[in-house]
Amino acid sequence: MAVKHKVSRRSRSRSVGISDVAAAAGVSTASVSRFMHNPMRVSPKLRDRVEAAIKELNYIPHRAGRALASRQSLIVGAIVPTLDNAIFSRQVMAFQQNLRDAGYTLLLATSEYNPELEFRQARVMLEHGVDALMLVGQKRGSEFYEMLERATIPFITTWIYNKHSIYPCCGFSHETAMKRVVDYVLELGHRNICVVTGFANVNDRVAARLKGIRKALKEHGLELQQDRIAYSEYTFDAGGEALARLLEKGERPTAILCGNDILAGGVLTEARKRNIKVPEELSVMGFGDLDIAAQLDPPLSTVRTPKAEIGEAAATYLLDSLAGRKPESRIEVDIKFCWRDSFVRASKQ
Amino acid sequence: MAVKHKVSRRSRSRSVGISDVAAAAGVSTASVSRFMHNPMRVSPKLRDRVEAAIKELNYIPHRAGRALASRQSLIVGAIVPTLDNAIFSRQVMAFQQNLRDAGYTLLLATSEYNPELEFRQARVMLEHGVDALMLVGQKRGSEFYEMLERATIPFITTWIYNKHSIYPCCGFSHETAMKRVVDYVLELGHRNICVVTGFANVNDRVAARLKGIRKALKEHGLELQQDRIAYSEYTFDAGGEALARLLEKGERPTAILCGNDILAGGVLTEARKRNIKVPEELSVMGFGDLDIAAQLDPPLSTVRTPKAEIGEAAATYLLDSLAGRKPESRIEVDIKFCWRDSFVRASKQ
DNA sequence: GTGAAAGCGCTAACAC
DNA sequence: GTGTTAGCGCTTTCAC
Repeated sequence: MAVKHKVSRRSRSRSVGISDVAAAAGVSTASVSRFMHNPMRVSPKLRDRVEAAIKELNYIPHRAGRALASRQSLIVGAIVPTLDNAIFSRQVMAFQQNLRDAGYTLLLATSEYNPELEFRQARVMLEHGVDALMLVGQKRGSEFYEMLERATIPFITTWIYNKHSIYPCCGFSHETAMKRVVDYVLELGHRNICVVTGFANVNDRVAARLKGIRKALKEHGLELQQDRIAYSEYTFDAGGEALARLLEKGERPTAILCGNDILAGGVLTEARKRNIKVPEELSVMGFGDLDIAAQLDPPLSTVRTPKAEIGEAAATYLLDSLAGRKPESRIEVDIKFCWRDSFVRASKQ
Repeated sequence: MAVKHKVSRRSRSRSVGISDVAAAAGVSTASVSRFMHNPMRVSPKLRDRVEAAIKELNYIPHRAGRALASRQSLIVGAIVPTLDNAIFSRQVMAFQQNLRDAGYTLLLATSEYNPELEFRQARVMLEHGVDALMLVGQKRGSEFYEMLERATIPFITTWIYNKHSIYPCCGFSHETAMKRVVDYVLELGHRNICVVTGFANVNDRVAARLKGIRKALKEHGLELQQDRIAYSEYTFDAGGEALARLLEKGERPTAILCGNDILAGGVLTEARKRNIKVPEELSVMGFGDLDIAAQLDPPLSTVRTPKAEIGEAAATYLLDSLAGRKPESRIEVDIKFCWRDSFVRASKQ
């Protein structure tokens, strides 16, 4: 007598729908629909009756029906690598706030820096009929972009800027940013430079930063040897370990450039542990300017990136596109170099 | 000849639907639907043809249709106060990952600690037909819970635990946590204690923590005067300012208990600025154990809260409910006290 | 195992 | 200004 105790199809007991409201108010569903979208489009008396019926019945319109009929879901999707990194959580938050103010809701997924996962999630979002989509970075297979194109919804890639980008983008040039950083670092007299960075293979921003670093060095006849780079996860501990590996491998650098502030924080802690004075013996640079950067000891030099602004600009672009306006689709945001105590002129060596 | 250049109703040019696939494969839509949900329920030859047709046409099923017909959206909602606080972003991330692995997608909104905004967003989520909902805290008007009840979807409140909670919850007792902290702090000889906290009126966790503090003090015949409390936003700077206000108002405390680690970080920085030695002259305690806590100078004593675990447990509870199982609905998670360098025995005074 | 057909809740022409 | 009606894309009985 095995009872089939399967999924309890929540029967939602025939919830109240637009026709119930229409009946209660003695009008047509069309009028209820009109009232919902613009109360001014129906006569005052009808308006009152519908309003009363809605309140009376606790009517909550079902957007799946609306989506089907009107061909817009009022949902916008976003896929970011992780929320564990404050740059993305801030971006997402600003994005969501702007969407919400325009009547849209956010469908959110994380890719965990996994291209396949990102693809699958994007597909699911299209199935859900998102009206638009925000992505991070541009490095992905052509099937991905083809899928997007077929869906004919506006989308935007973030944390990337390139005047000649094939796709809409909103961000800044990581390459230029690091080029400028290194130009200055060289000016400060540093010649022995190490890099602690995330993994470049899955992250085009990382790759671009490395490119900028190499470019600046090259202009000075220098090169970034492989053993001067430590790849690392984005955690404090991993940052510290990266420094340890670097120190084992060769001569102690006078400057370390980190892929983000977390990594730099780890480097700072590890340096302290090893009794290496920052900045006297070692200058450290972060990237991102998280809130903690200024709180670290010593306060961290870093590159300020406008996280919320990117989220907001992305939302604005998508919203404008959705509204039929033709917004500028290559959006550059400003970054700022924050020179704090952790980075100084190279000591005479 | 004023052209009405209104919203470009993205005509989505009659995208390919299930009937197109059915036609291409020479089968009924029912069979395509069966294939989509469980390929083993159709014959091998039919299976191949449908599969081919789907690939051929790049068919992407439209979940709004499915939602309407099957009465489940496969969407779960979450409303958190903010993503700017790492405790919530971690929780949300873990929540989302668990949902995703079960085939659900996350609809996310932030309330910005604004009850009205939270209510509106919850309503929108119900309109979108979320199958379940995750919330933070329990303090909200009865209309809110009535609305939820009417929707007859499972929901859970997080960061709260109470054996006798009326609603499903997942978290720990903030009151007990701080009671225990203060018990120990008193044991360490501190008598002059100040509190830097978030705003209690909109946040039941803050209120519970204060209650716990007062309870412990009372048992020792002590009281927490109003001028020993500084209410503050959750930013480093505001934390520092809170300390400044406290110091202006009265005798310098030997210990400061902070509502979270960010606040504590601000206190640490402000203390350094004022040349107050931590922990020799002032002991500081955080709450939450963010990753930065251990990196601060000195390393911060704090209470470790299992952020990801709460997100995961919430997801598991909702998923189990959705699957018709009857999971335990009052879930307590463990916290841990982390005593690091920022907090020591009260110096003989 | 498979197909026909009746909706799910809503919007959008179109007619009045 | 208001109602009628034909779908939107899918699932799900119910026959066969």
